[in-house]
Amino acid sequence: MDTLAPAEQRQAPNKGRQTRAAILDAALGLASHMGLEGLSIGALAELMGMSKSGVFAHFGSREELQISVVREYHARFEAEVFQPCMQEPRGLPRLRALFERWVRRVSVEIDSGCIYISGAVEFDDRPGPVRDALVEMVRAWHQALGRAIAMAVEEGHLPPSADPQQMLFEIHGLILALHHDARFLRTPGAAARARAGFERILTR
Amino acid sequence: MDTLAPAEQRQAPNKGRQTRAAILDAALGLASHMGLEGLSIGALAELMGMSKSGVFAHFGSREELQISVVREYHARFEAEVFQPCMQEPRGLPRLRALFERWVRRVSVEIDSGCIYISGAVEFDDRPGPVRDALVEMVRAWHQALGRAIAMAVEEGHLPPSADPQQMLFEIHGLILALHHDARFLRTPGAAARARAGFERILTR
DNA sequence: TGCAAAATAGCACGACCGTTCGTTTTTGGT
DNA sequence: ACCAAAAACGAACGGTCGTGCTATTTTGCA
Repeated sequence: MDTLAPAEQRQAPNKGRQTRAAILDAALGLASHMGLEGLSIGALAELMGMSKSGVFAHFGSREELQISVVREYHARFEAEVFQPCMQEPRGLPRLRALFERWVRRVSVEIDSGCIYISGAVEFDDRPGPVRDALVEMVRAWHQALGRAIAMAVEEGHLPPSADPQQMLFEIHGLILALHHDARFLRTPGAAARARAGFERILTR
Repeated sequence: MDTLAPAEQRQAPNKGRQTRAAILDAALGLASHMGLEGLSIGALAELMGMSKSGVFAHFGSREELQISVVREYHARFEAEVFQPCMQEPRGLPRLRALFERWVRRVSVEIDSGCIYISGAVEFDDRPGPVRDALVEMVRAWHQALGRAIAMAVEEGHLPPSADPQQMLFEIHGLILALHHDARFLRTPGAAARARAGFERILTR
């Protein structure tokens, strides 16, 4: 047809990217249930209806697959939780929005599992690139949340005596307790408890 | 020798109990690092300097080994955290002691891992006897803590408006955040943050 | 000291794992 | 329609896993 992009777009690995994305999508679902360690190429291939070596070729190693899953989860988490809140006014409204979306995400994940949390437990004393990737992603998210809290202090929505790092620690604890009670103990009303705890942290 | 216990104590499986206890001790250490799912009979046998089948015979199945590890961990946790606090006066002193020992335990476990926490993540959507045993142990511990909080209300150490279940949720969150930050992120001062959060929960 | 029972070893099995390699199919631009 | 490159396949390898068997050793009381 017309001469669109005459010099660039040299190679045409179009199908490749598509199936890689499809595999990654399936891998994310699988890792959510079985954990990053439980994620096996054989099971993934069967789920995709293709051969083990076909799946394998897209990543080169299992470790690279795991890292890709971590990165993909991070991208989705950022798009679903972080970015939409950036259009909220900075300060308390943005902080509230971040927490609410975080809670909603963990609550939705009652039957799909948060890879940040399960990965943290699986790789807390297993050094290597997968752990490094996980730590990097979680640190980035914590820093983003810490900045949001600090902004709420700067805007005067929280008293200057507030300790952003301490608040971050406690808020994170609420999310972890929510994840634990909802997914493991199957206690009803865990989300409400997390929200109540959050309000109590704000009105110290 | 003399006729001690003439009818009972028929069989003499003394060595058996000893090695079983030794295996269980090694298994606990191994499971703390690799998780209950990462606990393998082969690695356990090598660690013990005996054959796989020799280890295997003591438990009959891997699942039974895992359950035994969970029970053993529970017994140690109870002996180290719960029972010593029962001689503290009921109410706030006992509650404080329970939390402090809990924090200390999780802090000490920085390089050994809490099986309650790792097990909760590993088995949150993996039904079966191991999950059932884990849930039972964690529930028992939560109930014990809930009673301690309720007592503090009854004794007038906490205002009657205090919600024991909500406090339990938040306290548990502090421990989970401590475990996460200390073991996974390796953030220093996590124990101090947990203690500060605890004080803030008491003085609402 | 002897002897039954308990404890441990040794071996093999089927299953699944990640990975490699050579072949075959599919893709997409010319 | 052709053809090189990309993608997917299929079989095999070495490894570890849990688990059954059958021997062999060890234990502890008579």
